[in-house]
Amino acid sequence: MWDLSLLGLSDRRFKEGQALYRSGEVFDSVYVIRVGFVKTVALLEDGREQVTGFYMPCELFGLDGIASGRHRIDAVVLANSEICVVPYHRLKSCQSQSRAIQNLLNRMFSREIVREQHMLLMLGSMRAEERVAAFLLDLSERYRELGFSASEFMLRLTRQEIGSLLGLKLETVSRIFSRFHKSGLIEVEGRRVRLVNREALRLILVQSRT
Amino acid sequence: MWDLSLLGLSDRRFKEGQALYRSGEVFDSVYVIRVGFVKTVALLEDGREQVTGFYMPCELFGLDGIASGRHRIDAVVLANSEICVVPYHRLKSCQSQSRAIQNLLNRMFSREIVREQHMLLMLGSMRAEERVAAFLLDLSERYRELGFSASEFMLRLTRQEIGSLLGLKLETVSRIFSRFHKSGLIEVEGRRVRLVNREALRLILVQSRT
DNA sequence: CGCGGATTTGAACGGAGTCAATCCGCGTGG
DNA sequence: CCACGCGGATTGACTCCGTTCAAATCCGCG
Repeated sequence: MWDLSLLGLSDRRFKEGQALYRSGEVFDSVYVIRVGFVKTVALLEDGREQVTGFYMPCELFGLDGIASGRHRIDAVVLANSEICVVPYHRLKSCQSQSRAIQNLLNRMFSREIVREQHMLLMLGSMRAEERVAAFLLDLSERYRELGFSASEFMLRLTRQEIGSLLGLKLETVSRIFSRFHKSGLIEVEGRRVRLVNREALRLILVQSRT
Repeated sequence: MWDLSLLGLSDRRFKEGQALYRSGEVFDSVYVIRVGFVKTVALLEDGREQVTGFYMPCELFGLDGIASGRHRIDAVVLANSEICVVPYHRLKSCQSQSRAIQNLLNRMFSREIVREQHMLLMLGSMRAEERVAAFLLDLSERYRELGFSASEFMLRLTRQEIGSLLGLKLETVSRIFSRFHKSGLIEVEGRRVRLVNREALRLILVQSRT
């Protein structure tokens, strides 16, 4: 697993709604979540915005800034969080001293690329219900990896934010949650979700259409 | 610019339609295009597919395999191409010997992440016309960087493939090309495109809607 | 020439968006 | 303690953009 404790860095606390960085700011550090949740948001010049990532504890983000030396998106914490801020120069020196760190970092980079590819596949090829099903199953899996329940968990995002992440409108997300509930696939109350019939959810993804 | 000539690797030739790697195959190497064009394609279990990337000379791809040791998508050459195949173990040893290479590789990783974020923004937030305009302007810019004309170039992709890349159907792409043509924004014949009014194309992206 | 794949174009459909009303939960202040 | 306000969520009715289906044309190539 991801552990930079050898860097001897301490975590910093952030409050809900606080921005870790904003698009256009000089890139300085990458981030690892210890406790809490973060979303990344890409902005269009006319004000439209798109949630491009949702990050959970132990996950690394902020890598977008390396290419140009400036961040290209915003990162906003979704709840009071503890986040390990890793200055990029520290990371680089570690990287050159330890092949293990080097390989680990390469895998982290690659994992982020794969994550985004999944998102592209979703946004480009899936229907609304499929996206929501994929989203729920992905969350479930990630909570499981963290040692939490895979069948009952909290959405840390509003319907609006979920919609943005999935390329849908909030009303659509809400409607699909209701539909899934009526079909006995999930139970929802507010942001608390319980996956009642995981197999059926997965079927929504697998079954080819016409 | 991207140059791994110090690795002393020679290029290999590939024929149109040939796959450099397929989803599920063991990851071994990354690739740099010398001459030619490559698309990457993500697959859904039911057969649907999504073009996730279109790569031009000097561009690096194949990084998705590092995370899990297996490729997660297909890479297919679009024309007879010369491609530099860089075994990952070679890359790693270079990386540990030279900080310059290490930093360069980090930036390449990051660039790929940023590229995918742009695609996410497109697929999640843009309307069909905006996506096509953004696609054309992106191509134009990349041809310019390669020293080719920024205003007249060849699409290496079919309407089908462009549609897949943009999350649209081929008919929609075709219609929008026609519409742009009628509005005097571009000239199209087959896969040859000329940007007649770049400013107007850019306006399509910038102008906020209602 | 003639075939097959790519492209264009039209007509009709439908899934997700838009607009609007209502509800709900929660914190805040009278 | 309760009224109020406010942002988030739900639901319905209607719209519209992009898809689907279909037909015609183009074009490269054996």
